[in-house]
Amino acid sequence: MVDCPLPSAPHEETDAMDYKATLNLPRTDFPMKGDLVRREPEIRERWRALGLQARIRAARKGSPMFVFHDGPPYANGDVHIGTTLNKVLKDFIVRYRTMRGLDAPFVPGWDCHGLPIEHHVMKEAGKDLASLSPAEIRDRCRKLALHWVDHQRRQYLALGISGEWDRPYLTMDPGYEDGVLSVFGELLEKGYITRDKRATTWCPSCATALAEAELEYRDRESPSVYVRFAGDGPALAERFGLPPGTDAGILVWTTTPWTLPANLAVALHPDLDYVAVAHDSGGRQVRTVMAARLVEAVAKACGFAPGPVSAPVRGRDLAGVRYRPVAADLGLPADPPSPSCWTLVTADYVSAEDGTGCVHTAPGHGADDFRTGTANGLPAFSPVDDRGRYTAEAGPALAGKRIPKEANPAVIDALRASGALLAEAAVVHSYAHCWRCKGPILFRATDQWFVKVDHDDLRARALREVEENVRWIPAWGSRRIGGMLKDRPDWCISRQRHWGIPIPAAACGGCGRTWTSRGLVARTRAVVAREGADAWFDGRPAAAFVAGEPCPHCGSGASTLARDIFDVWFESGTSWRAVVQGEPHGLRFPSDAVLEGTDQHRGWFQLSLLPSVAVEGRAPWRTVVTNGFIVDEGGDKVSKSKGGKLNAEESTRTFGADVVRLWVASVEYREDVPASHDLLRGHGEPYRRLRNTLRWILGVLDGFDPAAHAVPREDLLPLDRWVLARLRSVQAAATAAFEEYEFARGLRSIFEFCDGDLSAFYFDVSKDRFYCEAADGPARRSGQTALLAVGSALARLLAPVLVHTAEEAWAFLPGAREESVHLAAWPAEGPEEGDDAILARFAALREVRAAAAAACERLRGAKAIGSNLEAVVRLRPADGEAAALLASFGEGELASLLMVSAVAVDPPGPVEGGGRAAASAAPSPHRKCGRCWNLRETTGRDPARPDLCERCSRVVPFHPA
RNA sequence: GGGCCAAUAGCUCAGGUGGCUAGAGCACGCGCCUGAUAAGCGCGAGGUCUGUGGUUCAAGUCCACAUUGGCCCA
Repeated sequence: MVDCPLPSAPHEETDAMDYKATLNLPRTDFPMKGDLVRREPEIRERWRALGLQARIRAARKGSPMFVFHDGPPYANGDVHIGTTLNKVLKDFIVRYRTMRGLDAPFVPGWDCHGLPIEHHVMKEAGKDLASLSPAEIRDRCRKLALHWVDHQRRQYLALGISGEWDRPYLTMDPGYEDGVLSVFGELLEKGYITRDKRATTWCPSCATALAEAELEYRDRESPSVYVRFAGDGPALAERFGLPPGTDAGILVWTTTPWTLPANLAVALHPDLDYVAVAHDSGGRQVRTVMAARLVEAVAKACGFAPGPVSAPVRGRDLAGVRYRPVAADLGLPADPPSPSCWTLVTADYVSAEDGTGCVHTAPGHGADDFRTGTANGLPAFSPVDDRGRYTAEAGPALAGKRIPKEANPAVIDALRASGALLAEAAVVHSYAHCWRCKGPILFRATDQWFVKVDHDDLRARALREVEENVRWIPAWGSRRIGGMLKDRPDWCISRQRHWGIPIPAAACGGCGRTWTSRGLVARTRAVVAREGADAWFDGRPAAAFVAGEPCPHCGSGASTLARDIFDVWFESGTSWRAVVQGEPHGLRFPSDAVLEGTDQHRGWFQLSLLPSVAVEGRAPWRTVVTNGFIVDEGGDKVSKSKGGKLNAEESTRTFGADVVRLWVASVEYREDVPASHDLLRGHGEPYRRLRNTLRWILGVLDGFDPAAHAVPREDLLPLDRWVLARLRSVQAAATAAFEEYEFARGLRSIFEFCDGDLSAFYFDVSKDRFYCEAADGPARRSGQTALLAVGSALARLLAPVLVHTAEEAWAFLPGAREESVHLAAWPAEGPEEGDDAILARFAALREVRAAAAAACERLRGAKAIGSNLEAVVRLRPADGEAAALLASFGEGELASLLMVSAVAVDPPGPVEGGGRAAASAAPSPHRKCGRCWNLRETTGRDPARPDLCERCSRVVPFHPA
């Protein structure tokens, strides 16, 4: 390739700089660069100074309410990306409804009680723990909770979340605590509350019962054992048609050998076939019962050669047969815990998938076992103490041994010695662990307080609410929570900790039983409402609460305060009472909407629903929206070590809150949401896009005073009428989407309007008149009138998402308006009559424009032109309709709309490849106007201004340059 | 193992009730403009719509199964 000298420019531009001063170029102080990290705090400071939140509420006073109720996050740690997602989505809802004219208060809350904080305090106390009174522990917990509340509040504010941040609700506030107690009292009166000994999940390390929501399932290695129980008497052998003297036994398999001392039954499936297999055991020929289809697998696992196999017998036909427990082998007392124990029973959950088909059953150590025990009149025998050690009930050989570390080997060794152990092997299986200390939990029968889920048909009524009276978004939430409700057990609401709300109950000094009563609840409420729940723990005489009320069981007047506190789920599950119905916040029950992660179908949603239906007879909310979980870019679960880095503070400080919020608004939050540093950063680009769109509008509106310059609607140019019609359709789409909580859809229509309609078309085409026409000319004023409407609407449409940027732009719009965009009304105006025709006309035009641009592109590829302005375009409409369309604009207007030098329209003819019109382009023969840079036929027509086109020579003399 | 859900370009998302060569934005490549300029405009490349069956004249769209992933539970 040879360098050749460029031909001299065909059109002189020596005066170009002179003319630039005669143009009306965009001018604004709205900066191109967001500089969000610096500017956002300034904007929020302005809101604070303005008292914006109070102003908004005042402006909506008396309007219909929209009650969005915040589910309380735990007051611990940083605000993570998942919490960010959730809280920003809530803010979209609140801000949108507010702009729609509703009074939509947002009272943020925090879950302050509970194990994580108490755990932290106790760990920090270390050696001093023993010397701390409950009151002192609680005091430290309260301070820690407040610390986190402040910490998180700062982070939420930095995200631009609006709300009553000066008066949030804390579950440790006396008023809230009283609300919780009031629900308990009503449940008690209606008969839902019971105290019972049941198998509950228990953390031996934390020494407390755990809610199901407090369990985590992880893989764990356990010793699995095959244990043979000998038949008690000849009954077992007889059922299988074996001689009475036969040594017949039954084989179980378990991964929790430590529960064997508490064995009270062996469960069989009623419809499964069982056989007695002959085999050698320690040199003796014995018969052992197991599921027929598992014989081979069991024989292999236990290492015996199966001999003759008996005829099969149904599980149901074996029920009632007695066996000898391994209790004696383990040194347990000889007295059975119950006369009916140690028999074969049936249960539906027994499977023949693994094990032996015969299930070791310890009602004190398992949920299924407990149910089976109840059905067969067996007690919840559980010789294990709070700390996970065998009690004396487990016999002298085992008493004091720790579960499972010491207990399993001790049990296994004893069974091996007695010959009952047929095999042992380590297995890895999923097992429940404590969410807090991460240690394995155990099932243990303890006395606990329960909410009876089937009392007064509560379960069915709750299900009916779920299905009929609550809207679920997404809709499958109804199925999900319904399925969970159908088979949930009674709700254990008591915990053996310090940091929480006391269950108003007393321990009788006479009979030792724990009791409660209406009076006790009422007196407790009176004290707690005034002084807070600390009063229960500050060592004052029990009489302050019990007031001498006699024990309902034995009549003793000497009761002390019981020490159980409420499950934290019971606290947060009654927020509809403490907050929504509570006086100080002025809300309205039921709330209109809540929005939490999908895990709350089991958590907060379910545990709010149950007490609400029980006490109020209805669900506590009308609409439940759920967001999915944060996953990484590959769609995998975010590991705590990696994803933990992405927190609210860092992302707002790195990208700015509005970019983070834009990310939230663009994801499909109902499914799992991929998040990463790169994904957040990627939203900086569309942010700048929106920002520049606003900036150009503001720049072009420079000097525009709507009161003096606005053009009446009927005088607007067609293009300006089009952009307003488009705006109305975007408003309708965005409104419909926000109404349905589909923020991504709404934002997309707004974005595509800015990008595809404004920036790529309307702005581009309009530049000529905005820059070059007379400043006060009708074409420019028409456009400015339209642009002010567009800019004002855009700022408001973006306000729920880009809370800072919309505010910034709002301040630069000319004319009088509300002091803050957040005080303004949402632009909900939809299409008007005639809009369809206008939109269709311009849609057709833009098809022609695309064809013309493509023709120019070919010309540019051949280096014949640079800008499209240097081309003349020849159009051939495909048919009469297209010809009429083009004629309706006229060739001059078409040149402007297609942004080319000139347009010539041929008679209709065939168009290759379809389309409305065929386009061909050629270099323009016209001279370039030194001012507007168009290549027009009229350039130089005015002898006084030989370098200008006709329009510019007309405009310049009058321009105040 | 059970319940609920999801899967469309490298990434984020569109594709009401099945119907023309599956669309945007970002990122990427090329070009234009230099009067939105750490901007703007145009063009292009990129997808076996997770897979396998099935229903249908027609399936990204409906059904079944599988795979992968998520939440919840055992």
